[in-house]
Amino acid sequence: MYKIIFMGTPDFSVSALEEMYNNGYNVVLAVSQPDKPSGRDLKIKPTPVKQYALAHNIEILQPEKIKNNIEFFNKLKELDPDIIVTAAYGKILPQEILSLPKIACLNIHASLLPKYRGAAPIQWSIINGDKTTGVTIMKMDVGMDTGDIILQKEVAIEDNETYGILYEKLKIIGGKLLIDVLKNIENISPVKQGDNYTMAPMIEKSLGLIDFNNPALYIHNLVRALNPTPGAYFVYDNKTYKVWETSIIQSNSDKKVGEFVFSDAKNGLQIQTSEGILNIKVIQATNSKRMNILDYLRGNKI
RNA sequence: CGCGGGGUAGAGCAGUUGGCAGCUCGUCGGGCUCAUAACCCGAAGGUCACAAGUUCAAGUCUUGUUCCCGCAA
Repeated sequence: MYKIIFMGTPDFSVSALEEMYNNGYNVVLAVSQPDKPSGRDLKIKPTPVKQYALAHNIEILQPEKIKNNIEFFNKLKELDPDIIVTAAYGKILPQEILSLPKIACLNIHASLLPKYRGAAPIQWSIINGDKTTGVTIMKMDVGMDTGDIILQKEVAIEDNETYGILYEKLKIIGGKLLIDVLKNIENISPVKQGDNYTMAPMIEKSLGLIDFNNPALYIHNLVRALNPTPGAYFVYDNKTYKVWETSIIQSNSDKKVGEFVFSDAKNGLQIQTSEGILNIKVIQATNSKRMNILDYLRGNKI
């Protein structure tokens, strides 16, 4: 039975850990990011991986840094792992750790590598309007998602699918794919990635600022890529409005770009873009909850 | 104790200096119409988040509790 060390942080990672646990793999240690204050009262909350580990009696470590951390390294070495599995851990592993396991160091990545290397592959695939994406299990190396590919699975992106929905789908597929790989780990020969790579850098909050000089389709994709977090938004009359759901009207109006075609409780809120009209379906004003645009306009004006 | 906004009819909101609980939409009944999501008439629907306090009088002022939300991280 392999001795496996798992590294991950959000609930995307938990899915992989859970699959291994449920399939009887011997996870000897889980590693997660340190708990940080978060939420409204800046309370310290354990990471999802930590919560799962605690609930299933898996030892958990949360080193602040892992590079040049002798104590941490010795601990890993002492466990003498056969395999290290990482999934959305949030830290880059140094070579000394990568070369520690006897069999391999695996990573689950939510794209069809070499497309979308980096932190936010799911969001970028939606922003770019891709029809498909997928999950890759790769053998890690020191680069950012540059390791050799072991197994991939393609997944369709539905027209109005949000980041949140797609994330849940890929999370489950990632866990199952990992098990497929582990079953045959010693007979698999990884394949080098092609040169034709693209990057998926971290999503900055400011990326969500909607520019109506873009086509309605682009804005629609941006909105669903940033739903449920961090959200796309526009500023009107010095007030910020988050936009959670939109649709596209192919025709154009006689309004200028960025002007409202409609803003009333009968027609909703429609805004002229450089190409087509953007129909806002679900909106959220500051300090308000998210609501259907017709409901919102019944008691508020934009 | 990181900063801030909020809870009033099914939904969204207004409510002034403390003085009869309101608006738009929806719902129900009736009318008009070839017809309608349109228009006209009418009706139902409230523990004003919860608790205590101040007051002749609290949706409104004070304190506590609770739930929701924005920012920040």
